[in-house]
Amino acid sequence: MSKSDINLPKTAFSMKANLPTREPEILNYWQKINLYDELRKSSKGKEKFVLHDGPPYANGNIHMGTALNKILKDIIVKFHQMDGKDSIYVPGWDCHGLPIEWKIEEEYKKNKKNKNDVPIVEFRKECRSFAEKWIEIHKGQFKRLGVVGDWENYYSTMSFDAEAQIVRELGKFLKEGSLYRGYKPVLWSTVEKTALADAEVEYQDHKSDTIYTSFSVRSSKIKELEESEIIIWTTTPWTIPANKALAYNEALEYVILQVNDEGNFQNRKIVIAQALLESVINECGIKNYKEIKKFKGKEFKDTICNHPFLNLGYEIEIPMLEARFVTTEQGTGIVHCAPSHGPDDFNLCLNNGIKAIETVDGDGKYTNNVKLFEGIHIFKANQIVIEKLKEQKNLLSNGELVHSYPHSWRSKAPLVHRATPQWFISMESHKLRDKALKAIDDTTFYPSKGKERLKSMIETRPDWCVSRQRVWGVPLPIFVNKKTKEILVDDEVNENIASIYEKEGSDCWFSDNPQRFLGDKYKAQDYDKLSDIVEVWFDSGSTHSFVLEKREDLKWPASMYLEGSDQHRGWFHSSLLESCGTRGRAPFDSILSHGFVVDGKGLKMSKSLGNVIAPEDILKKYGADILRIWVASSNYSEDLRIDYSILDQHADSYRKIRNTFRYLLGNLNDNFEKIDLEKVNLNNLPDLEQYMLHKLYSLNNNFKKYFENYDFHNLYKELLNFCTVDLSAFYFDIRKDTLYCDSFDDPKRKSTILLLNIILNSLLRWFAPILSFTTEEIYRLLFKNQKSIHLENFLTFPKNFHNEKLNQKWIELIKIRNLCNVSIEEKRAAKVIGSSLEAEIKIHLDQNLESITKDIDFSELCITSKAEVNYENNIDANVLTEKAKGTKCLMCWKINEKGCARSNCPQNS
RNA sequence: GGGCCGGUAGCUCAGUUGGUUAGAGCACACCCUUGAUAAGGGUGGGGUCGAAAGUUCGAGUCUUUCUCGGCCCA
Repeated sequence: MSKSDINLPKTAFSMKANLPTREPEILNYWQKINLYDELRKSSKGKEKFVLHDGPPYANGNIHMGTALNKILKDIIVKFHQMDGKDSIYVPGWDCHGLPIEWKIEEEYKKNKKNKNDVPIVEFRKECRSFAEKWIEIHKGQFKRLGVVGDWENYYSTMSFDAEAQIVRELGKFLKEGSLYRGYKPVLWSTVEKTALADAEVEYQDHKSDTIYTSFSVRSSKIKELEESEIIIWTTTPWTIPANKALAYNEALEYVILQVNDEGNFQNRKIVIAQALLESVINECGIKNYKEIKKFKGKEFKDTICNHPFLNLGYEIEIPMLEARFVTTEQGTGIVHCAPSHGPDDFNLCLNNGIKAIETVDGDGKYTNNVKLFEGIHIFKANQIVIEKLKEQKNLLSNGELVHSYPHSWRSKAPLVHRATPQWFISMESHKLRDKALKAIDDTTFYPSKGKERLKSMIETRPDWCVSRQRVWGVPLPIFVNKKTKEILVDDEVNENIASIYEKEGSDCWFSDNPQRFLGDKYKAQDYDKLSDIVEVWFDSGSTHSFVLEKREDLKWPASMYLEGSDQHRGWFHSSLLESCGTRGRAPFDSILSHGFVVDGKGLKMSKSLGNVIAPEDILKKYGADILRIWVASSNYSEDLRIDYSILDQHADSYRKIRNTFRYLLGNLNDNFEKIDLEKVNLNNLPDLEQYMLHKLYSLNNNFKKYFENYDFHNLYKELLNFCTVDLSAFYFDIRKDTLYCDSFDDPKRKSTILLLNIILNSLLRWFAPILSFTTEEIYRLLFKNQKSIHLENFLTFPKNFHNEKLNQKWIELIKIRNLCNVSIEEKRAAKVIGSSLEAEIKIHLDQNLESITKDIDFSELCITSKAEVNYENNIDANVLTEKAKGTKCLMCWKINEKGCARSNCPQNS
């Protein structure tokens, strides 16, 4: 009797996965067989599922967030493909914009080159090749994750056809009239000399000069006010020269105080909000004062003040205006307004007929609209303003304050609000807001909370500023009549520009004669050609038009957009607006948003915390399939935690799954037989096999349910539990005896082999979208003549596999089995037995369990040498374990007094 | 500073409309096995459900406050 006499598992599938080296080989294989093309061929004509890729910015190595995003996309695309659809994924890149410009400028600085000496077209070429370089790098990194897509024919926002289509899209807004020129304060960087998008702004602590300054009252309905001075507090003294109004809140209480302290303000009367009295007298060091009068804010109406620089030529009237934004959180309860330097100021003044003018130029220097300060840089003006206020005896107090303040994300320089001519798409003029809100209602969100999030943003957002004063982007295709200042709106011109771009890209806008774009209809000398470019969110918001609509293989709208939850304000948002404005509906049927990758403690990853994990490190240490398990097993609707201990745990799960496959392959000796599930004759199968088929059927139902809701972490958990609980610790363990010891033609063994084939085939497909590499490794081992697991579809299980009555029966049997295990364990702990085969069990059951247990061999179920069942009335089930009597069969290791009961046992022959 | 979302065993996650003693897998401990062996089986310990207060006969679940974290906005 030797090991060769029994059928031990044998397979070429090693437990040593070696994913970091094996996966690249599989990638080469996919390349060799042209997997993407094969997928398209195999699913030609089927219903399409199009997950439209949100383009990452072509700059810098990918991080965990990007890896998560791409893997999640790939998992979903693969699920739909195996679900019988033509599931197409075309990756894309966002290429224009400031970060790349900045990189090129940095290189210039390094090489002591002046950007202004370089022609725009040449500069843009460098930007383009920079983006191209990163696209190639990204491509390799994304492929390595196992992401299957049309990598050869990716899209980019800088391709000529994209640039042309962006012009056409803008043309639609221009024609409609919702694209207009406005004059608004925007957040402006004097360093980069550009307006910044919301996404480009960072809030950081900043030390500001603060002043309390006085505006003497020129005229008022309140007599006492006429002899008083309004006190305001500001953290931007440099905006005082641009001040045009004061704002108060009509609901607040105000007081007039007479200051008695010695100094500039002795015997002067000042006005502040009652609620801020204490903080103002503290901060301004006022010791002796007298309250003259209290009054409601609404009595300020029609009060006119003087500018603190009245005697320096600032003779303008400063009206007091009512504004709700005035609060008693800080300051004096009266706010100074410079319409060119704050959105609130701008709106309040606009509503009261005070226009913003250009007070500061792009470099941050005062223009000639500002007396005394022309040519001075605003960041150097605070001290001058303070000096002048002191000189005019209008400075009550000054100091410094550290507070959260907007900065450029790139240069880290503080930003200012500056009124500039900008181009906007109106949210109201053509009901864009209403259309977008309707479109949100028509969209399915995963998770559902995304709907409210996007909705509340659309409800409150201001008009969309689409212009930028930079060079690396699509030029705004706009001509303005020099005389009438009217915008040229002509489809022919727009299409002319677009078709030129289609052939040669948009660089020519900056170099060619404008007449080329205008055609014969208009004279170039009559028009100003804009030099602004389109903000990049409009680029990426238009991808649906130049990718989904233009490509034959895709469809519009997309089945799904899938991005991080920050994109509610980013790409989801801009795509929605662009599409609603031009096509009246969203470019997607559904949106899936995922949370952010955080460290094991839930903290965000940052260099300073030292908790950053790069995808590259994970691939080197574990392999992509482990990372893919991490994605599948995490709940993406919240933040996703990752650290090495979490990955270790998933690596353990992977080994469990891998071992499950290894056991299946081993017992099948790597010979897979495809089973026609419809033809399985259940009546010929033992009870246990029928039960396992039921388990497969119901698992598949859950699988479909989870997949429909993109609930992958529950789906994965269920698959993993199936491997550990139902297979390894149950079915496989029980059937070892048959597999190892029975002859090949034994019906029970044949039934087991049938099941192993079915289980293997099922697991392979269920896991394929997640474990893309490992399932392919197995597939290639089994099917030398077939190409890829990813070309397969999920199995359909016949309804007759479902057997709820049998299921209930086995739930009871497993309960009894658990009781037996506890009893066996007692004897093991007492050192009476070791292996369960050394035991014989006596099971006492209630009479009413007889019907379901009478045909069950509990020695087989509990892997003991002998089992006896007795029935009594009204008893709790209990089990007695004893050491089995007899001799151990050398083949099956069962202990029996009368020798082995197995007919094929060599001891019986 | 404001809005939104979240906090259940060491980890990943379940936990229906409030209703027995809060579950699973992994990890851990101990034992068995050495014929799944860079494996396998069994048993077991482990939770003030972020904190406090409230509503209720009863709260992981509802309310409020606080706290920690994340995203967005200022």
